[in-house]
Amino acid sequence: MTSGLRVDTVRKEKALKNKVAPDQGGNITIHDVARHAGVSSMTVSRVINQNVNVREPLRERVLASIKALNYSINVAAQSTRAGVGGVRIGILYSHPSASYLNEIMLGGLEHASKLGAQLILEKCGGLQSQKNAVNRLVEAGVDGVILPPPLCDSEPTVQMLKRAGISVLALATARPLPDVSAVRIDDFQGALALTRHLVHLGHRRIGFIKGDPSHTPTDVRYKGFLAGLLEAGLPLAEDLVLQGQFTYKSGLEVGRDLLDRDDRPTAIFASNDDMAAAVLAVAHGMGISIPDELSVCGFDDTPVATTVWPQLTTVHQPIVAMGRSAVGTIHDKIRELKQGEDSRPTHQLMKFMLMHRGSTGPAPDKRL
Amino acid sequence: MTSGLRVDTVRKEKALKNKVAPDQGGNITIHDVARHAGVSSMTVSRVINQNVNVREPLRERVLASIKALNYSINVAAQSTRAGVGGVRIGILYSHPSASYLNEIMLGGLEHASKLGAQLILEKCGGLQSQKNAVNRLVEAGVDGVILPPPLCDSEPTVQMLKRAGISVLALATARPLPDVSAVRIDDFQGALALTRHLVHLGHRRIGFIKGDPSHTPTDVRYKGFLAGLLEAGLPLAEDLVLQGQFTYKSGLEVGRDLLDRDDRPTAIFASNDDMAAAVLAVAHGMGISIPDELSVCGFDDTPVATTVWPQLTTVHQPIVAMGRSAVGTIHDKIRELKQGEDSRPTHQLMKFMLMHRGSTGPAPDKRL
DNA sequence: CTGAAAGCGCTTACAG
DNA sequence: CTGAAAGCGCTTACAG
Repeated sequence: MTSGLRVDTVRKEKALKNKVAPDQGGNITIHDVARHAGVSSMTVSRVINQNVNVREPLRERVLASIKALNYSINVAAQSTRAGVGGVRIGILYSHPSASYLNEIMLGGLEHASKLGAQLILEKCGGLQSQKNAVNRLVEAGVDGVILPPPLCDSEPTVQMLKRAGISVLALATARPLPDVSAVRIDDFQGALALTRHLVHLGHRRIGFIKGDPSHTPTDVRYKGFLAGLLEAGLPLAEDLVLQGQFTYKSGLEVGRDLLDRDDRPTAIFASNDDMAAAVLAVAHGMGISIPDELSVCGFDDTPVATTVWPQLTTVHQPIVAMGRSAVGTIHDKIRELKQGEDSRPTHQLMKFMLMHRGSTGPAPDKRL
Repeated sequence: MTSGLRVDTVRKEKALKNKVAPDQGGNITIHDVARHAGVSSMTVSRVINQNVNVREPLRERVLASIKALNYSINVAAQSTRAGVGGVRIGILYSHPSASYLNEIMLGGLEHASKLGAQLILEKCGGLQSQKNAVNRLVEAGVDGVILPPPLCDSEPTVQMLKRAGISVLALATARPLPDVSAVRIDDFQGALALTRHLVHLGHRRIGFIKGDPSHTPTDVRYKGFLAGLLEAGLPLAEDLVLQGQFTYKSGLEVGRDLLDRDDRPTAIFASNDDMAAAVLAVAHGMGISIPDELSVCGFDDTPVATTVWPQLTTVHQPIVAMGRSAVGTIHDKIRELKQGEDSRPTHQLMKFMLMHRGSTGPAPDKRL
């Protein structure tokens, strides 16, 4: 017993020495900060957790000590506390090859590890497999689930999850439901901005390639395009609007159709980058020079947008940040619920950015 | 005091009831398993951690209870224990746009969260910025650092990290150093397999596009190609070997050069997918039909390989799995070191896979 | 508004 | 080979 105590004392002294050493980053605990600031660990904890019940002078003293000791919280220990920690968040996806999925998960995983939450990835295919996937998530004990496209718009999936008492967040949907949290960009405004950009460059005949009709952004982006034409007083040439599927292959086919005409458009607005990249390939093949003879733009700013040449003018969707934000939002919801507060759905609109790159330029007849 | 005890008892009973409820997944603790199996928690812990010192009958009893209760370990609590937990792993990268980077991080982040380790991402540019990045990682208290390409082959970076006492792992290098751990595929065998595939399809005149000369895989893949020719008794046509840069743009230029000849090759082996995709675009533009008139293959199987059409025949590098494995390997190293054992560098060779897709087919003169 | 006590789920010594 | 005790760093009640 006594020897045990002695050993502990020795160990503690060692630890204290280490805490002073600058190369021992990350070993400072809440108690070291407390000692340094001359308060209790509880007060430090309260300051860290932005609890209101700390007097200003004390709070400042603690904050200063935190800075002085270069303290950073140990999320693992924080998560240990029952009720608080143990937050499990699922991501249920159905289209694993989509390039945005990686980025969503990247942002999500990164933020989850910061929050000390556990992220569980689950894949599903058809409707039956969706049921199974939801069951697996329930069994895994998830408190909330993030739904990337196209599942974000699947009524049955959302309902199944809600019935199981699981918080749901729709990611990158273009049609947020009032009773389901969502993180997204404004697809309408994005498409409008892109259309304005083309109009501003002098384009009058603009081809448009729609996306997969079952995805909500498809229609909303098209509406944004129409609004842009209307605003500029341009007529809608219906023969210049073609149906694509968001795939490279559909872009190839539709692009060929659009460019293989005597009165071909001077610009093509594809509803996503994959289709725009395909249009670029078709143009290359026909010897049409970009952007001198044809402007092309996409949507999303996925990796392919900067892989092709010239790089695509497109609307940047901050996908990694959206993944992060989705995890943060649903994590908050879960904590609120666990603490017995009731929680209203949150709708977060992220900022998109118009990326003006090499694939668009002045309309041919406007050039010198 | 007494009331406190009573409350605790009540809470405990509630918790126990919950554990029985099937919808309360993930709340089962090591103690529940211990009770169920009629052993101590320590024994359960030992079984979980694959400790040898447990008799077979006991181990089996515990394993059965784990299964029966659907127990899964609480990583957060595990990480709390000093020495064991608190493992911090850095990923130092210099080429954020590379499409494989996302996937490396995806695998790494996922596995790190399973292990309860903390992953810290750090970006750097030139050599000076590398020094700063290394310093930031040291200050963050990382125990090990994973180096994706092209940093995996940077002598100065490796040396800086080693001098700081940090474990290093080179990811996807083609020239592993004996004293640095590495996770990689065999680039030579991959290129050889691809070349055999083309030879097998009857191709005799095969163009080759090299990658960025400063990356180690560039030369190794070329050597694999040469070995394939040699093995088939084919002469090396030096005019069919051109220098690329691993970029789409370089593929565009070099591809045009290769295809704009009277005696153009019947197949082109590009050293990565981006360049192969560019060759595809050039061919589309020249009206060369793929794979009927020209076979094209890439390397890596990045997302672009399945975005373009026809999809690329390529060598699949299991990048996500490599990210996972890198984190697992360096995590083991760190634990060994922390426990005072000495740790030799590990060299892990992952399996590549030849993905035979639409962009390659029989040589034109071999067709019916 | 502040703090002393007890506990989260796990593991490291320590004792059999 | 197995277990009882103590502790990891933090937070939730509970008492001032």
